[in-house]
Amino acid sequence: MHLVPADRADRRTIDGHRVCEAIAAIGDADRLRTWAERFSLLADANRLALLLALHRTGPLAVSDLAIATGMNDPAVSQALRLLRAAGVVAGEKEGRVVRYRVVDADVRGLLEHCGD
Amino acid sequence: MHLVPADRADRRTIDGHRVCEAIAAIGDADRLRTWAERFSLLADANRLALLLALHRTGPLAVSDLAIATGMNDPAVSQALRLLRAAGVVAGEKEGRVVRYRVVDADVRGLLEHCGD
DNA sequence: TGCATAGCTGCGCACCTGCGCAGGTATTCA
DNA sequence: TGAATACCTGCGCAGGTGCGCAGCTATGCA
Repeated sequence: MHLVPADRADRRTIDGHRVCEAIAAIGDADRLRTWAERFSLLADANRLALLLALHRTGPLAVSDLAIATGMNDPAVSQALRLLRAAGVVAGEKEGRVVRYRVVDADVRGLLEHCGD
Repeated sequence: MHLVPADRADRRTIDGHRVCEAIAAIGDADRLRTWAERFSLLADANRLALLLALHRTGPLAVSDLAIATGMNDPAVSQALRLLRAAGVVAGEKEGRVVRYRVVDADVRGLLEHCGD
């Protein structure tokens, strides 16, 4: 395997073959960025609280989320907008109430994972 | 269940009981922050690349990691310092080479999770 | 001993992020 | 129609983050 890109092929390696293994292990850069972005969505305690609440108790209204988390409404709204733009949550409008839920399967997996 | 803290007990709720369920679902604030910090360590593409390389190919030297990821040495070193301070990786010195590996079980679980 | 190499550190800059505040829109109800 | 409610948005600030650069320490080898 010769996976080292041309622009760094001249650098000295410690374990040459393991470098190639490492490059293969890292894989596609796009997939990498996608996962990093996913993790960054869970990397804030407030957003994580919102997601856990939605994941474990089902659809919830914005102001109820605000009370449950101790945030105030605009902060909740902005966090949900971010999560919605990323395709992690979706909101359904019923009258003047919007109930959100988690729709991304990967994120749900991560939320399960941090349960124990 | 009356889990709503006193400082927000006067606010109007949409679904009162679900707010209590949500508070229970969120759980302990410390555990929440711990997980958020864990996620934030994986929330950078470079750090994630380092961790995936270490996780999947075993112990690797700093300069090999730099070549594999395309970062330069100080950046790798700083990222590893951060991860080491968080107890995620550990380094073993052999002569003038330091080989790092992933030692945190939770993070390893997350790295497995983002394999597919 | 002298030199090259592996790795670490401090500093500074550009960039991003979360959130509070003030104000706007849409829906409900008297 | 007017008031109250649920939610959303734009703006600005404070704080954090990643990384390049220059320079340092420690190890190995001729």
